Amino acid sequence: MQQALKIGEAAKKAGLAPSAIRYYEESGVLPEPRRTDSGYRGYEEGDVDLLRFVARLRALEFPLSDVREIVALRRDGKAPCGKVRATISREAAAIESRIADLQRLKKELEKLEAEARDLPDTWPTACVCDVVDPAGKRGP
Amino acid sequence: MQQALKIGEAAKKAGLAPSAIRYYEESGVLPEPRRTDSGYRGYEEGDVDLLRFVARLRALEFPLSDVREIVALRRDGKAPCGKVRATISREAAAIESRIADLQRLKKELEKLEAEARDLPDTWPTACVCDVVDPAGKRGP
DNA sequence: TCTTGACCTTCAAGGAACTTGAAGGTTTAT
DNA sequence: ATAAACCTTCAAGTTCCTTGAAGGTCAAGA
Repeated sequence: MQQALKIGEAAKKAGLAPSAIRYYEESGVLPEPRRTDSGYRGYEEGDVDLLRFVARLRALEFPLSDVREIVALRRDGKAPCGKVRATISREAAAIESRIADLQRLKKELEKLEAEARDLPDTWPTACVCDVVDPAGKRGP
Repeated sequence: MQQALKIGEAAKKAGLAPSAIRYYEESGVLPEPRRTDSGYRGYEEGDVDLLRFVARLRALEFPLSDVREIVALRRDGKAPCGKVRATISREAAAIESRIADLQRLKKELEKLEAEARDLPDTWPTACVCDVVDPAGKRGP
């Protein structure tokens, strides 16, 4: 067992931060790895594969709670396929509506940006801020 | 001063939760409002305008730190126009790149969804999960 | 009048997914 | 031998609130 990597090396290979790996371990997503005599975590190839798997799920923005379940199924030798499929569609739908939200937002901001270009900064009579707050009656 | 609204009414008018208003106050975004003899917060029309202004900025997803600065400028009688403009463009850019991220993600998820439909759930030989983890070598 | 219910108050904790920092041990390279 | 670069744990911070506990207040109904 001489090819065990330290957390930093494993993290680099998996594309995660060491602190994230520790966090996943602490929060029950990842099993506890072996330790060296001096207490350092040691990761073998298979462990690194699992780290990569988790990194990929997180890159797909699967919530950690789902990742935890999926990893547990995998560890128990059960096929996480159903869970993975369900999460994929749920996440896809969530992302779609999030995109729609953001596009609405962006349109609004662009409109504001354009309007702001035409407005003087004379305060408090008229001001860019009126663009954000068209109904607001302010006054010193 | 008989038209002072209680927090719940003001919140409804501004489209905020009472707890959010208290939080904004506590974190220095909003000034402390008057109180009734019994300690209830009282909001007048102008206060509600400010609440609406803040609600609007938050709906545009301006970070609270920016909202705090903008509100402070406004309170000091200074034109927050520059700050508002800067934040608008910064946020617009951030949202744009976030949208791009999400669209990439969505495409990936849709691809996975499609591939998953064609894959059996035979585990551990072949499985939907291979779709998520094409390189992972698992084994019981 | 009493009481119920809907408000209001404060303060503390929780949630998501980590990161950062402190205080200290280990290993590696020079 | 000593310093740089790791590693360890544990606690707290981040962001933006929400939820809950414990209790005060107020308007209306029986």
